Amino acid sequence: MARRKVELSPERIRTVALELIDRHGLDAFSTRKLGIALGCEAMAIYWYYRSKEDLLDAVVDELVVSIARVVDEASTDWVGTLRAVAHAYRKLAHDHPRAFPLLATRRFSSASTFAFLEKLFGLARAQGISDRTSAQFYRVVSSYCSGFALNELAPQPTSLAHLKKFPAVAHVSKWLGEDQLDGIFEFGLELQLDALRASR
Amino acid sequence: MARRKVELSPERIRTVALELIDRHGLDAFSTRKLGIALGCEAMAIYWYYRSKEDLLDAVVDELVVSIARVVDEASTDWVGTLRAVAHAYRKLAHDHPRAFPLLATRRFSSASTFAFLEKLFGLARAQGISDRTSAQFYRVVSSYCSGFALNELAPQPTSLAHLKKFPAVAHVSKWLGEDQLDGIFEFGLELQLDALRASR
DNA sequence: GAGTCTTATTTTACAGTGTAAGAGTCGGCT
DNA sequence: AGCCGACTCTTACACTGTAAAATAAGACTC
Repeated sequence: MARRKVELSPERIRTVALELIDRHGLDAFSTRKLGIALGCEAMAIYWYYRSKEDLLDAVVDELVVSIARVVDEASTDWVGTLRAVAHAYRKLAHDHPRAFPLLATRRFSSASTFAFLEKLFGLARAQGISDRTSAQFYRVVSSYCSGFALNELAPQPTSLAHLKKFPAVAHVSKWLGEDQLDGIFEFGLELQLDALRASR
Repeated sequence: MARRKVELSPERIRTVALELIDRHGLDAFSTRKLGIALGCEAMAIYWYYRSKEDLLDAVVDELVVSIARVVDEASTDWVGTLRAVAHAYRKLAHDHPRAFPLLATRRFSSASTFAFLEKLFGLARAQGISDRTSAQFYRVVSSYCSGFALNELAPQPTSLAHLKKFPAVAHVSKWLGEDQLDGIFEFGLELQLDALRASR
C-alpha cells in the first residue's frame, strides 16, 4: 500500500477542502470526495479533525486569518482600518463565493478570531475611541458587510415575467442591478463611517 | 391502507416542515422525518414539491409573507415603514432562529417576494422618494438586518480562557454582550434611517 | 355497474452520506 | 528482535434524497 506518501496534515486537509468547496460548492463537498482529492481514504481525515464540522470550522478560520492580515497592513487611523476590513470582507465573498456562507453562518470563537479582534480593538483604544463606540461600530459595520455580501451572492435573476405585474419594482430594478452593487456597498459603508467620525 | 385520510397539501407540508425545523434544527430535518410528522411516506411529499430544495424555498416564502404583512399595517411614512420592516425581520430571526439562516442564504425571487417589494417601493414612489434612493436604502438596511440577525444567532460563548490573553477584547467585551444587542441594533438602524431622512 | 383515466400514495431500490470500531502498517525506540 | 505509538485503511451501520414502478381510490364515460 502506498502509505505515508501523501503526507497528510491539518493544513493540507483544510486547504484542499477549501479548494474543493470553491470548485464544486458546499453541497457537493463530502469527506469521501475530500479523501479522493487528498489521495487517502475518508477516515484518515478523522485523525486530524474530530468531525466534518470541526474541519469546516478550520476552513472558516483560514478565511478569517486572511482578513486579520488586513489590520496589520492598515494605516493607524481606525476609521481607515475599519474600511479596509470591510472591503476585505466583501472581497473574500467574491474570491470564495461558495465557501462564504460558511463564514456568515458559523459562530467563530477560535483563537485566530480573537487575535483579529484584539488587533482591531487595540488600535481603537490606542486612538482614544471608547470601548462602547468601537463595539457598536464593529457590530454594525460587520453585520452590514456580512449581510450585503450574502445578498449579492444569492442574486435573483430579475424575472422579467414578474416585472410586468409589479410596476414599482420594474422602475426601481434599474437601481437594484449588479452594476449598482459596488456603488451601493460604498454608499452604505461610508454612511456608517461618517457617523463614526461624527461621534468623536 | 389508510390513504386519503391525512389530507396532504402544499400548505400543510410546508407548515409542518417549518415546525420541524424550528423544533429540531435544519440539520436534523429530512424528508423521512417530515413524512413521519405528516403521517405519510417520504415520497408522498414529492407529489407536491419537486425536491427538498423546492420545499425549503416554500418555507422561506412563508416567512417572507409574514414580513410583507407588516408593510400593509405600517403608517404611510416610508421611513417608518422601513423601520417596521427592519424590526419585523429581526423578530423573525428570534421567532425562528433555526430556520432563519435559510432566509439569509437563499435567493428569493418568488411571486410573494415581488409582491412585498412592490408594496414597499410603491409606497416610496407615492411619497416622491427617488427610485435610486429607495433602492439604495432598501439594500443597505436589509443587508444590515440580515447580517445583524445572523450574527446574533451564532453567538460565541465569550470564552473566558481567551479573554485573559486578549486584554483589549476583554475591555470591549462588556459592550459586545447579549444585553447590548437591542441597543446596538437600534443604533445602527437609526443611523441609516437618519441618513435617509437627511437625503431628502 | 363495468371499465378506464387521473390523482394521490406507497413500495422498492440505489447511490451517497458521516463516522464508530477495529484491524493493519509503518518508522523509530530500546 | 521486539515493542510502541503514530498514522492509515477496512468494514460496517444508520441515515440521506429521490428515481421508478406498483398500487389504491375517486371521478368519468358508456
